[in-house]
Amino acid sequence: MEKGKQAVCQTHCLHPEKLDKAREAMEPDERLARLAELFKTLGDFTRVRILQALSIEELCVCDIAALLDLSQSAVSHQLRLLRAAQLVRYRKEGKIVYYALDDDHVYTLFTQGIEHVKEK
Amino acid sequence: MEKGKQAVCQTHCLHPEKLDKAREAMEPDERLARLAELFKTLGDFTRVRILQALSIEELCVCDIAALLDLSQSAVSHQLRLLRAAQLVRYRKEGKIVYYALDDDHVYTLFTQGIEHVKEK
DNA sequence: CCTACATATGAACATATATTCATATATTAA
DNA sequence: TTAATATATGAATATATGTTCATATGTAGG
Repeated sequence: MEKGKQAVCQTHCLHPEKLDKAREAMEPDERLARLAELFKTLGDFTRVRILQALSIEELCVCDIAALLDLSQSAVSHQLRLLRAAQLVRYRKEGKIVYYALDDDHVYTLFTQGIEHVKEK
Repeated sequence: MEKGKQAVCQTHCLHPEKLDKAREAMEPDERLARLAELFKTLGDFTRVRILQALSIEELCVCDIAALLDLSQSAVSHQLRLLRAAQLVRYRKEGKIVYYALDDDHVYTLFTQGIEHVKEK
């Protein structure tokens, strides 16, 4: 994505002052990259349903699979991604593993999204 | 994803009361699907950068391409997705098209995400 | 030890998606 | 009209990603 990029507009439409201002105020790329990763993790139907379920109640892997009609494997794989994104935490009780939302911040972000969707 | 799904756990680990409670409180699938789409649209580095830029200032397509060092085509394609998700709006002034965040709700969702990322 | 069971994970496959390239559309000016 | 320019878009390609299948890991009980 760094080479083929042809000549963008001539000059007429460019607004140097705006660009300067924007350049200054931009968040660092590294932070934006992590933000994109966070949203990407949230951006899947299966994962959204899992998070919704966990926002109601702590559940074990089997509960989630049964509730959402998914295979145990599929759920496990998705939980791994959610764990990596620090969106869920877990505790083990014998062979059973219970998952829950990691913190209220996740809940807030999630419900904020719900509100947005409801309004459209 | 509806057939191979093997036998989930036997019964020992299932929590019927929890499942009932969760089933009742779950948002409708259609809403969760739209939420996933929303997050998916937000979940891309290029689009996140575009939104960040627009959260600072209204910009034309050329401005965005120059600011983020992207081809005009790539920017246009992404703006199409952002438009479809109602995350940005635009106004035309001659041949120049200016884009801006669609509303404060988007801004809130976006900054909320930034906060989350900053804290980790 | 061995068996059963809950969960995790690697590989393969099928699908989705982001960018590039080429080209189309729309607007202004001559 | 024709030329120039800003933006949009279709097709192709390369990469990413979600699910399945098979299997591994970890834990409890006999």
